[in-house]
Amino acid sequence: MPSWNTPTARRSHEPWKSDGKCDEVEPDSCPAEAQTAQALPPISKKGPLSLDLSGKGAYHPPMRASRLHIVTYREDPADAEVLSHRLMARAGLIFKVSSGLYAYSPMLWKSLKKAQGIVRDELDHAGCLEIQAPILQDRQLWEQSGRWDVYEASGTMFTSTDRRGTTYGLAPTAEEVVTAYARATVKSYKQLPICLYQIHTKFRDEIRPRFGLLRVKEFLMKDAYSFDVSDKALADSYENMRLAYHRIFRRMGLEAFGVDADPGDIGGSGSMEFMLAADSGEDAILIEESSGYAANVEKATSRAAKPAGQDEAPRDMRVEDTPGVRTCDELSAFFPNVPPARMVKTVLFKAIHTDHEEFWAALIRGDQEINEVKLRNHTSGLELKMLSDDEIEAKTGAKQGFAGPIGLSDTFQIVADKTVRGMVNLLCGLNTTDQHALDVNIGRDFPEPTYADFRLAREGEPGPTDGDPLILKRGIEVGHIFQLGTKYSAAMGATFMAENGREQPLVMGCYGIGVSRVVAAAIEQNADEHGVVWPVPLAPFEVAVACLSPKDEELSQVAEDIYTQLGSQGVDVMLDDRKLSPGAKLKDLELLGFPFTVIVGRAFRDEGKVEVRNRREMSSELVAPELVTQQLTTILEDLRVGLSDS
RNA sequence: CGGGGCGUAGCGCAGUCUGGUAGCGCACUUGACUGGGGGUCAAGUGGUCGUAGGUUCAAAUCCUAUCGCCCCGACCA
Repeated sequence: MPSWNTPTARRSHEPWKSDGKCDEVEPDSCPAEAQTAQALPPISKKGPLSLDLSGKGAYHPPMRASRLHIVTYREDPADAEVLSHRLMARAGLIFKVSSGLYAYSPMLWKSLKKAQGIVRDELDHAGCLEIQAPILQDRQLWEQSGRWDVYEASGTMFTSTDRRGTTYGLAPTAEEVVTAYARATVKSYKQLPICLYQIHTKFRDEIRPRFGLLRVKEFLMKDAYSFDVSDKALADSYENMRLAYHRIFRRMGLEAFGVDADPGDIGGSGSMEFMLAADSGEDAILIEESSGYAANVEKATSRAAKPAGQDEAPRDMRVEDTPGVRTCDELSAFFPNVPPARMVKTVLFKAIHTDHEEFWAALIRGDQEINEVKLRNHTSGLELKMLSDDEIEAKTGAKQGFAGPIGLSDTFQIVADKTVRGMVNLLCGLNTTDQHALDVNIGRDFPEPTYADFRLAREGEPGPTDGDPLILKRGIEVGHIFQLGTKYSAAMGATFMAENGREQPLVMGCYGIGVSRVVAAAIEQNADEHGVVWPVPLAPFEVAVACLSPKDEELSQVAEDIYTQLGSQGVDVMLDDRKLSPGAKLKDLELLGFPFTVIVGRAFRDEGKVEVRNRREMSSELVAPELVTQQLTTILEDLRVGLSDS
């Protein structure tokens, strides 16, 4: 008997096929002796979801496709727009329960557990400690940090009330809870640094859930919180986590890149997003290749070209009738010798704060656009809303399209983008319907405003570092790390006794990874016209062994043996024993996207060989059955991307 | 929140305008054949047509309300 055919000691992984005495009887009526320890399979030293993905000694229970509840569809679902959504639905990986709410199939959950395993392993190696916090968090806790109002204003948080009237939020993230835990338990600098994390369900009331698992109301997220003695120590923790993130994504077999980002509702001083490049990505990223600068457009800066004519001597201001001329383009057509770069746009906003509203007039050069995220940060409002036409008329006395810094009522706070500084003889509105002013000069015709950067950086503009043109890419945000500082600890009174004997607020960082989103994004990035192409580390199974003639006992036995061999060598393998026609089975396996498929069929009958297929390359080669296991374990070794010590 | 579209079998759809026995493809079940690209033949299972009310001799179809799902938009002067 060839060595590959040697029966391996099999554990009873498949109780429904057990040889035990209980086979034909109800479990309850099973004789007592059959339930003793001897009747049970030995306990594995490593669990089925071992963190050791090196392949050495890893143990995965063998699995038969006929028992895995694989349900695939030939047609795309009607509501799927993007690739990952279509494929996940067709492969039966997700089941939509309601808008933005999905159940994960056994196969997908297996992938998600692998993703969690990688996250967990890397964070544990990075010195973090896993915890589990409640999802239901009471309102008072969130009021302590001041974020209840923020999330209420943006409508992001689901809320609920218990029978006694206490209001709760369903956690969109868990800074408050973990900070409260640290407040109660961290008393001394001797306990620091510490980083706590959990992998748990998060809730966000998305305005518009879409793209399958990419934007949903309920999802799986890893969130971590670091506590340090100082900003300097925080920087170390942050850097430690940044490196861990790169290792995590690399180990998942994904190419993620970090970009400067706006911290948004989380707050804090610095933040970086981790992106997976994808055309369907909802985030736009500007990249300056020479310097490695990369930033979310919400945050990105660039060098704006200086318009001509800034050295002119100021001329006298004049007012012209401009009936019905509202936009910069229309003005430019009306005054052919005044390009938009010589105009100042005045955009009127309302900044919503916790207890009041402020009116803001934002001035920006006519050829530029406002970045509302930057502007909102400048106003420190919870939300920024453009004024409606009616509001504009009520506040300025002129119809929409004629607002300007001249004679603007003092109910507005005026801020100008830096591009406005130094402009000479500019054109702008003067809050009179059907009129604009020319040769306006700052400081003379209207008061010198304060300046800030709230200009939208655009593709092709010179980058901030080297001045090389910015390139636009789209990406899916899969991770985000923040240097929070003392925002939460100070607000919530989470302090510790420092080495100098003084009480100080904990210095915090927080770090998220959208685990379910990563897996969906992985499919978005790894798929072709045939279906999913799983990266090995996230694949529900690394190898599928398929016999194309399930009725042929000899072929079936060959497949069974290869499957057993692979399993005994720590390969995560599935035996496709389904009674499907060859074509249907092959198509199905391609849709499901296992990295490798071993096909036992014609080639074995003809020349005693089996076919080893590479899903990504869509290539195949004939291999002698006794060599399959060695060959695949070698290839997989390379593809199970490096470990935490790398 | 504004606009548009759609709810008919597990999935994808027709039927609605013009009221009159609820259909097609896929999937599923049984049998036979077939066995390397979603194979063939035969026989089947499965739907109170989203829900509620109304009009009518009669409603998937017309009217009203309501719920759900999808898409687009939410103003750059």
